[in-house]
Amino acid sequence: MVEAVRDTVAIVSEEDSSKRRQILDGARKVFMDLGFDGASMGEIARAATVSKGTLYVYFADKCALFEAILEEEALQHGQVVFNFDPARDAETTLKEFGQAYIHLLCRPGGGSAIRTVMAIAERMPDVGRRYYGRVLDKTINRLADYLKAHVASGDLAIDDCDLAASQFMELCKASLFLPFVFQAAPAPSEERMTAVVDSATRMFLAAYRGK
Amino acid sequence: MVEAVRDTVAIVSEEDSSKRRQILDGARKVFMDLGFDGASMGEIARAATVSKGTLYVYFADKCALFEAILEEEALQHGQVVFNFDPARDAETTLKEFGQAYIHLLCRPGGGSAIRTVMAIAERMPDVGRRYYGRVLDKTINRLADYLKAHVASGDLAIDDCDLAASQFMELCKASLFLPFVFQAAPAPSEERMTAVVDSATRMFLAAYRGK
Amino acid sequence: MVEAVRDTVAIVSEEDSSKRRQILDGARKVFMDLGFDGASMGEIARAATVSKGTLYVYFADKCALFEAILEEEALQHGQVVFNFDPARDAETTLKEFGQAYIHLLCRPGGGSAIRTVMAIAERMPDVGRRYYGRVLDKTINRLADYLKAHVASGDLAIDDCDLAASQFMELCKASLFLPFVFQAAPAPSEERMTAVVDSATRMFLAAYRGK
Amino acid sequence: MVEAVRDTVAIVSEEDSSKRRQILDGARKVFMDLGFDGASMGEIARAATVSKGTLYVYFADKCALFEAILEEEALQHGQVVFNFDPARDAETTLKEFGQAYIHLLCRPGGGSAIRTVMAIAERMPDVGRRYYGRVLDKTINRLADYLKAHVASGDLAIDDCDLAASQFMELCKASLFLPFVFQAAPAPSEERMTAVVDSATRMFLAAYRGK
DNA sequence: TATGAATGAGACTTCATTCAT
DNA sequence: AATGAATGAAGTCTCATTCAT
Repeated sequence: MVEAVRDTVAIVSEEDSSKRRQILDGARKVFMDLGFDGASMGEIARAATVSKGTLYVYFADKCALFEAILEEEALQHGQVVFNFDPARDAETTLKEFGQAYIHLLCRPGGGSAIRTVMAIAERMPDVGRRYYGRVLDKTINRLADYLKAHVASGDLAIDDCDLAASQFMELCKASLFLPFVFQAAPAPSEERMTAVVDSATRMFLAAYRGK
Repeated sequence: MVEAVRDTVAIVSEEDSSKRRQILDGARKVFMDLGFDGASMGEIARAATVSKGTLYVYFADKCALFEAILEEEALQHGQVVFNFDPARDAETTLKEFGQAYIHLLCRPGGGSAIRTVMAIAERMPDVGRRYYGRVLDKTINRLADYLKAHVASGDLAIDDCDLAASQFMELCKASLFLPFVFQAAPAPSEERMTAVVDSATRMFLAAYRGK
Repeated sequence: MVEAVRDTVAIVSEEDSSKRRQILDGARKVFMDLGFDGASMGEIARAATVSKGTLYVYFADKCALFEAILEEEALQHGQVVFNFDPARDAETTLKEFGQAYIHLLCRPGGGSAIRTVMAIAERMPDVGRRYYGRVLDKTINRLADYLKAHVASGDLAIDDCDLAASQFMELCKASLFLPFVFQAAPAPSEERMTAVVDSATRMFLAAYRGK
Repeated sequence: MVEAVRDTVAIVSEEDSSKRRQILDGARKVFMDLGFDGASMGEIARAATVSKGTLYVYFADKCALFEAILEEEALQHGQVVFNFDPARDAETTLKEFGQAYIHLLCRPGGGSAIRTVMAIAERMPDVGRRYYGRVLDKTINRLADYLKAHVASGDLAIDDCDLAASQFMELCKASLFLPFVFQAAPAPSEERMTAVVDSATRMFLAAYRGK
């Protein structure tokens, strides 16, 4: 799954004029490290080994460059969490999804996109809204669809599958994401992540397992 | 006369020096609306109807002013979520706490503090860490303590009470907090919040109710 | 001679309203340490343990305060280098004067006045001019008068006594003042000062001793 | 092509990048007129007919710009006082050097560098120390070396050649430099400078001429 | 297309000075 | 007389953006 992430990036890289690619790569790093305001176009140019002027050949302004990166992030996200074959059993699917999800969030610099977007959601509501829709909501919907299929088959007994999907995703973050994103703890260990996802799955099924 | 002086000082600090209050109120608004970087000291001065220079009479710099606001936020937080009497039964306590918690997060401008701090946690890790410790972790710990008491009494069967506390809090946010904080939805209705908290409580107890 | 300096200060202190004294003392220290621009009225107020407002009760503005200090400095200077009794023999007189002079310049913080005034002479020519007239030129004239007396008595053979006076004073600074004032060396030792003044005297008399 | 690039760079630095020259020239004027603190970057930008931002393209900060000017000053100084051929006779050499030296110090705006550096030596000791070393001390050493050569040849009888060098230089300033630098007198006339240097030379040789 | 020199608006901060008490 | 809270002008420096090459 982590490989999937890398592949996605690689694929995107191959198409695209190489300068544009360079810029996006440099910019992502700088934006995610420093935040939207903290990142300067100069720093980005340096990270991309491109002149400052070139930045403006490919992107109208700082904001457009930033959104282009979120776009990519959205694609990546979409590709990763995509294993919702209704045929697979719930426990396995949830655990696997949970793992992928929490890995995505807690990978080094992984909270960065969420954090960075959140930071400017107030000043640029469109950016926030779009990111939520394309990334977070989309994932919820996919999981919800999967759950609905299993509700239909009598496998699960869920009233509000959208809520349930969101609940599962929140459960996977328990004790992991917040400390990580607030820099109050280093990235969690594999074992810890597994334990949390297992606990989330157990809890979820305890509540929603159809009889 | 010396006492007079001291009294004056005391009064001034008691009524929070009025000017200081003005500044804090203006600054909170601007910071929460625009984020740390987006807020300018000039804007803050205007919002507080105070001269720019006065800002620096009361606070050493922009960062100190920001932290003073987080401090207040932390106090507020601490006062709200305070009803963990071990004698109360779990369902009631959890529901009540869940309500208070989600109200706090989703009140108009309520995600702002979390969002704003999250945004600068990368560049100012201390601020992030401190906020997490004083606000989020503290709440988790209180809930965890409550849970431990009920585990001891055989009321609940929980292995890792810290994890469980975190899980409950995450569950309460399901489908509510993220859309709200990303500006993808308005503040949720009372009914919706109640429904989500009820669902969270049901799920939690389904998993952890002692037999 | 050094005692004379201290006495002068003490005398000045006794007259003068004590607040004014406090201010002058605090301001002198701050001005001399930090220069005219480097010194802030706030710092001066703190050094004088007086409120900022009080500064303006006694002095119209920063500049007036500064000039008041130079005034004092001028008085002090005048009092110290005052042992030009025409009856004393040249060698002794010159050596004693040279010692006093170089001690004054190289005492800890002693170049400070000259340095500080020099610094603003371009922007505030009056201040520079006045300081030169009251302090430096006055001393030269006194020494010149002394020399003239000895020329009259045939003791010395000097064409231009003003130039000669200036020459002797410059000679006393040789290798001492510049390194000190540029912070390229610590204050010179007593021995070194004595040696330099002796050398200056010898040189001076070699050139100007009447036959 | 790479060579072309390098050539361009070389050319740019050779012609001192014209913009950089503009800045240095404007800055020198402003710094020397107003002192380090009195000079504002805005004023300098105006004097150089350059935008404020451009200043920071070429120099890291105000201090770096100032030091760049001192650097130039040092170079100039070094080039002027350069005729210490040990073969030349002492009287001629000293007179010529004295003339060059006093001209340098008393040229319009010539005391400015010394004055300005002196002014900030207390707050920025490194700047003072470096300037002293590169400009003043260097000159002293060259003169001292010259004197040593003549001591070796029996031409002069000097104990401490470093002191002697310093003494000669101080003598040349007598009655000229201080009034000039304190704005108490206009730049001295040619005749006056010649007279003072002649007197200095006579005095020096009277004291140190070997028998 | 790609550059990088140049800009000017605006950010944070300091400080001399004023004024009500 | 003495205070200290308050001010606003001005200073240093950064940065998104433009433009000639």
